Amino acid sequence: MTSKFYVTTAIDYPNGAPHMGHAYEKIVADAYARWNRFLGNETHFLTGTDENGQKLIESAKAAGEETAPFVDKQVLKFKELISKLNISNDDFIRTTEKRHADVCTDLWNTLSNGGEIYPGKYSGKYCLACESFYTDLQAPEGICPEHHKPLTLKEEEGYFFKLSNYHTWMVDYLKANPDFVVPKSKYNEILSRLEGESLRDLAISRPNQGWGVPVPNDDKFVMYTWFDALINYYSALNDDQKKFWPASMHVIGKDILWFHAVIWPCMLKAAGLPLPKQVYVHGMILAEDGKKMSKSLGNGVDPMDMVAKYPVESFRYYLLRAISAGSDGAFSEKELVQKHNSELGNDLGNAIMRVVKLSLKIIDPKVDGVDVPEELNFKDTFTRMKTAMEACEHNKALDALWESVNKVNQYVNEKEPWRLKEDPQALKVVVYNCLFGINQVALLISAFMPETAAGLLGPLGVGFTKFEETKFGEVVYNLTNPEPLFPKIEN
RNA sequence: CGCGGGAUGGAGCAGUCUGGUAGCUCGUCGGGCUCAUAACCCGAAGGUCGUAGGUUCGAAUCCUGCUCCCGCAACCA
Repeated sequence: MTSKFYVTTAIDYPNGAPHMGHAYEKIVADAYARWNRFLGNETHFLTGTDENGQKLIESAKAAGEETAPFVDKQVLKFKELISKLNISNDDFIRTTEKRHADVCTDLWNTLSNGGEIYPGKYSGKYCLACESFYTDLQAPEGICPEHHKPLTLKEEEGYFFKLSNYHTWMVDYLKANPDFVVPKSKYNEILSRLEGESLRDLAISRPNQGWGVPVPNDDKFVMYTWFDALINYYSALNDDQKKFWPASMHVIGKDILWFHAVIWPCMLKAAGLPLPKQVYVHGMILAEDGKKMSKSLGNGVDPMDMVAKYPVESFRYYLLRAISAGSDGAFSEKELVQKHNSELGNDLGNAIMRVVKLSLKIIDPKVDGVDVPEELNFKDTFTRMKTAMEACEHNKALDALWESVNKVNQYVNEKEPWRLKEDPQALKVVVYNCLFGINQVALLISAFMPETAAGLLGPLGVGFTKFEETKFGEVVYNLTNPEPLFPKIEN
C-alpha cells in the first residue's frame, strides 16, 4: 500500500546569501522526502524562492541593479546550495514565475468573489524613509528602528482578507488536530496565542511599485508578499501534480510559524481548499556560542564554506543527528569533525572496511540457516526508525540506526572470524551475516546520506533494493576492494 | 506581573507530556583483540538532574517561589 507524500520547505527570500538555517531546512526536508521514497510512497518535494516584496527592490537598488536581474543572480546562490547539499527536490518554484502569479490571481478572485476580500483603509505608524508601516511592537517608542526618525500616522487604501471570521474555526481545527503543528511546544504556543487574542483582518495588498503579483482589476496594488508567498505550495503543482494536494508536511522555521499555522490554513479554508496535514517546525541553528548567528556579531557560519571544507554527507549527518529535531542547536565545526571521524569513520566506515577486506580473503561468503542471526536482524531498527520519522524525530531514527552499526562491530569482535581459518565453513557464514548486516544499514541510511548508501552498496556489489524485499540468503555479494568512505579529518 | 525556551557527571546532549532512585556521544582510566581508516570490543571512575519549598509511599519528571542564561527590534530560518 503506497500513499502520497508531498513535502515543502519554506521558500527563501533571496535578499542575501543563503545561511545555515536555509541549509538545515533543506537537509531536514530532504531526509523526509527521501525516507518516504524509501518507504515506497509517491513523493513530491518542493522548494523555491520568495521573490516579491519591497525589500528586494531596495536591495537591488542598493546594489545598483535592476530588480529582476538582481533577483535572478541571487536565486542562483540558493540553487547552487541545494545542488551542493544533494537535495532531491522535484521542483523549484520562484514566485516571479507566471505559473505562480496565475494561481495567485485565481485564488484572489475566488476569495474576492466569495466576499472574503474587501477594500479598506489601513492606518498606522509609517516611516517615510522606509516607506513602510511599523507596529507598536516593532517600534515601541514611535521611532523607526531603521532610520531612527519619528514615525508619522498614515492612512493607506488597500485590500483586506477577512481573517477575523476564522478565529473560532481555527481554534476548533487545532483542537481537533493536535498533530497539525509539530513539535508539541509549538502547537501549544499557537493555541494559547489564539486563545489569548482575536484575529484581525489582514492587509493583503501593497502599493504597486512595479514588482510583485498584481492585484486583479486594480493596478494600483500588488499582493502583499506573504499572501502570495504562501500560495507557492499550491501554485507549484500543475494539473497532473494536483493530486499531491494537500501537502503532507510544510517544513518551516519557528519565525514563520504564525503564517503557516494560522494565516495559511485560514486562506485555504476561505478558498475551499483542503488544509496541509502537518506543519513541522525545526529549530534554529545557533552559533557555537549558543547565540543567534548574525552578521553584526560576526558569528555566522556559511554553509557553502562548510561543504567546501567537509564532505556533504558528513555535514548532513551532523545536522540530522547531532541536533535534536525541533530544538535549537549550536553548530560546532569541531563537533562536526569529531562526529565525522568517530561515528562515520570509526564506526560505520571501518565496519564495512573490516568486513569486506576479511571477506575478500575467502572466496564465497555462504549462507547458513534460514534467517540472519537475531543480533544482525535490523527489521526492528527499521520499525523504530519509521516510528521516529512519523514523530518527526529524525535524530532518533539515526540513533536507532547507529545501534545497528555498532551491532555489526560487536558481532565481528564476538565471532572473531580471523580465528576461524581452520573452519572455513563457519567463517563463510559469519562473513555473510556481516555483509547482510551492512547491506541493511546501507539501505536504512539512504534517506539521510544517499551517497553513503551508494558507497556502502558499491563494494558489496549489490544495487539499491527495498528493505523488505532484501532477503537474507537470496542476496549475492560480489565484493570489490573498498575505498575509505570517511577518511580522517586532521585538525 | 508582556510571551516563550533553557539550567542534567569534564564537554555537548537525551530523558520531563504518560512520576518509580539517571541514559547517550566525546573525553579519562583499566582490560581484550589484531580482520579493519592505530580503527573495533568489554569494563570502571565521575552527576544529591540550577535553587528553596510543596504534593506523593516515591520527583530530573507534577505544583509554587527564587536565581542565572537565551530568543521575541534589526542583516536573519
